[in-house]
Amino acid sequence: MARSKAAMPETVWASLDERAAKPPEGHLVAEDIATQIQELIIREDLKEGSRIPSERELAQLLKTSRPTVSQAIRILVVRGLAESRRGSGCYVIRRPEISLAASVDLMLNLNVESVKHLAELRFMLESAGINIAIARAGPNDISAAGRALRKMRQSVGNTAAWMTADTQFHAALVRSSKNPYLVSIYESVHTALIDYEHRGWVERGEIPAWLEPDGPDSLMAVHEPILDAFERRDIAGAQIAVERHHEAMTQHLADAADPDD
Amino acid sequence: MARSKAAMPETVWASLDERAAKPPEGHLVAEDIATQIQELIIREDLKEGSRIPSERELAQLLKTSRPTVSQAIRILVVRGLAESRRGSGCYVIRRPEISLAASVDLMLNLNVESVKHLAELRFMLESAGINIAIARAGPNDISAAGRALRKMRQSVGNTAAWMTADTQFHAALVRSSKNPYLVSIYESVHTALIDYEHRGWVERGEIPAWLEPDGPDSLMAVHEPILDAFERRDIAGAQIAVERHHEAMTQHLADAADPDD
DNA sequence: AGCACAATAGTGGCCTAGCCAGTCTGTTGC
DNA sequence: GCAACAGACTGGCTAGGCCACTATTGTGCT
Repeated sequence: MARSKAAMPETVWASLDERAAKPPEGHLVAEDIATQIQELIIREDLKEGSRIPSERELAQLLKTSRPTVSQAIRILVVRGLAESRRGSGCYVIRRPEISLAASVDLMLNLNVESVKHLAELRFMLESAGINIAIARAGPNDISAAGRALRKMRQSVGNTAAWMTADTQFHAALVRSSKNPYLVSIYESVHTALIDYEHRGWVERGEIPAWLEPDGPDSLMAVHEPILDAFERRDIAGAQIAVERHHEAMTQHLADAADPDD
Repeated sequence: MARSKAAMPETVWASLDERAAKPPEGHLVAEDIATQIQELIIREDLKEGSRIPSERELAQLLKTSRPTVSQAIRILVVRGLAESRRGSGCYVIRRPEISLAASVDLMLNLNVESVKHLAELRFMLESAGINIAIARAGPNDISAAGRALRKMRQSVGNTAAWMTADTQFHAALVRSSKNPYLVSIYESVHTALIDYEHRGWVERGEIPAWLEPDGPDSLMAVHEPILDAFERRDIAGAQIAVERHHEAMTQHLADAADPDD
């Protein structure tokens, strides 16, 4: 009992049990509870990292059963608002990006023939993003991008390392825009595309394009101009560089979908 | 029994119970089941609209308990892959956009002070999108946009009608790009913003900006040039028109956040 | 024959009760 | 002082059962 009381200011949770007053007219109780807790998280009555009372306590408090509370928490987990650790408890997090990334990934998998459209969206985001990024980037942003590109060069040949390095480089660029939505969506799109490529390779037992003879050179040749333009704060140059990158990637995707080399 | 058998080709579901072989090392059984069914949906072994076996049947088939299956289905519902109707059954749908829209909305609510960033993203999407839209729009796309704008003009004064008309107009433009990802994300962003504005009005008991004396005129003046440029397939003009629209909207948001008129 | 209508199975939502494998804490024994 | 342990507490899962709702099917009436 001591453990739970320490992390549970009664006042916050007292506001919940009014649910009893609302008969579930169309509402589902579990989802109702989920959105109520979500509201508390949004209002920051529940801060990040704080512990949600145990399922048993909540069930008693809300005058429902434990499975119902359990379902509510599962919903919050899927939405990226909670994280439950067996034996310990359930903790508040604020990572809606998790759900966002999952959605984008799902969309791609549900409609695989539309990879090109997703790549196109990535291009649009990167293209528009680097404009703002150049305008708002501080010294650390630029150095971070440089560091990521160096790491990329080093990890050519190692598929996993390259994937994360590539992601980090592009993420560093987009992050410089200081627009959290752009960053989240861009990263979701990017990793969905990379994962899709990766899955394709392992399924067909092929090797990534950049392990082919001239792979590394051509790949770096597509990325370095972006960093150059970014460092020089050359918007027009960056546009062109990003466009080149997009064309090269589209080519890769086309090759992957229709392998005839 | 007759009802369920009709909609249940045994072969598809037989592949699931291999789950028993995998001990849940870190995996959670409920999520495992969810992703397995998700896989079936992705592969279109389960087509849209088809009925998922009852929770009881699935539980028996997968050698688990009913609440576990229930949680799995709840997860699918949140992800926009299933829809369960009480008394009838659970049916497959393919609407990951639902989850995507929820994510965007959540992000905005978790970080309310960043409305401007979301508006900025909308601008980026619309700006880049209308480029492609002009290139790919067919006659129906253009007439659809025209119809939407007309509806918009008619519904000035009626908040709810205006909101949907506005959404439809912008959606019609973006839809012309034929890029499903752009469409989904744009719509999510747009409705999140509109809903945010709307919530603000009702909370503060204010009236929408377009009900003010010169509201309707100024609003339509911001939208009509977009349609004009779109109809003339004038890319440069569309860019400017979209930019004007964005500036006006940013102004509205600023007024809403800091009401001093 | 055709149609409104009640009986009936089947469904998802929810509840009670309880077991298990984790985890954390406070204490005990060295 | 500290390491090992014991117990309380946690979430994950199971079992079985009730309810409100829905769809079908069979019935009786027109």
